[in-house]
Amino acid sequence: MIYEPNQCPIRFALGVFGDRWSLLIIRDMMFRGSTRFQDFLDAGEGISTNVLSDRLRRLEMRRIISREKDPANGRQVLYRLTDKGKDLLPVMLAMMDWAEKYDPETNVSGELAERIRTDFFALRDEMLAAINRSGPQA
Amino acid sequence: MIYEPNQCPIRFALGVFGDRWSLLIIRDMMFRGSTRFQDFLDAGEGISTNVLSDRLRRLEMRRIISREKDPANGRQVLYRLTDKGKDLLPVMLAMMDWAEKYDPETNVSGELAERIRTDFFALRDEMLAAINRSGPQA
DNA sequence: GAGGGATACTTGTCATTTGCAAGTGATTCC
DNA sequence: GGAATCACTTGCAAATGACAAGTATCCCTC
Repeated sequence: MIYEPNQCPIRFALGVFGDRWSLLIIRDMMFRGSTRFQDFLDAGEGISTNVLSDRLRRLEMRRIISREKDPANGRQVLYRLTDKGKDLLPVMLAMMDWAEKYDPETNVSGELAERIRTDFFALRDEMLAAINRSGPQA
Repeated sequence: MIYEPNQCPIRFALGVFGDRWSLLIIRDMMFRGSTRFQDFLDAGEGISTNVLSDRLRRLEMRRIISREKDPANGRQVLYRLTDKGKDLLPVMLAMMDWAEKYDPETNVSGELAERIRTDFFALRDEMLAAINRSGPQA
């Protein structure tokens, strides 16, 4: 069981996403536009289906993501970030900044980081649309 | 085992502190001035000694904290944030901002948050010194 | 409208990790 | 010299996670 929050804001935050997988799921939704169960499995992190199912349920309960059936295809379920989930962007950016400074493998260009910072979600949707126009994703 | 990082900055960051306890330890060092093994046990989170020992070792290996024997008391070990650890402050602040917005229990005053943001570590040391002058901590 | 495939799960089993309690070794205090 | 303090380690039971397989629902083709 992931522990419950209380008084401390850090503990509250960790109660929502302080485990191995939740932030990776949020990252996939935020930066890759993932919306489907299979998208998260394909992200290459090696999450197992039972844990993914549990984390999606938990994140939905905490109102970080929403869950709805795809009206265009009843087999598929669409997971999306709520505003509460999108508001985790500054946390992500702070982590990215930190990793950029200390991880030799990480290299987020300053220009990209700046563009992300200024108008991220519009930019992401624009990028995804461009990718989708030029062919299906890997 | 906490998984190893690679290309993605978020995964790198989670490889360092993406578990239930590490950020709480860092919080204690950052905001409460905790330096000793016993301080972390007394923080009231319920971490067990074997896990605390493991996390301190891991954080030291990742250069988030330093470990040294207290020259004034050979029984005690002093854990301190390195610069790499102190640089996690923006991540903490982002999490606190988010919790302040969404956790009904959390209430970080805007003024305090502002002061934290402007010159946090000097302020913290000043506060701790004042507390220590007026008597031992709880 | 039956059959097959896709998608999102659930279930079962076993390995790993954590929680709890007790114990150990070094150091200091009296 | 003996007791207390501190930072751990060890052993065992319980919870959690990984892996593989199975199921339910929906769509699509024939």
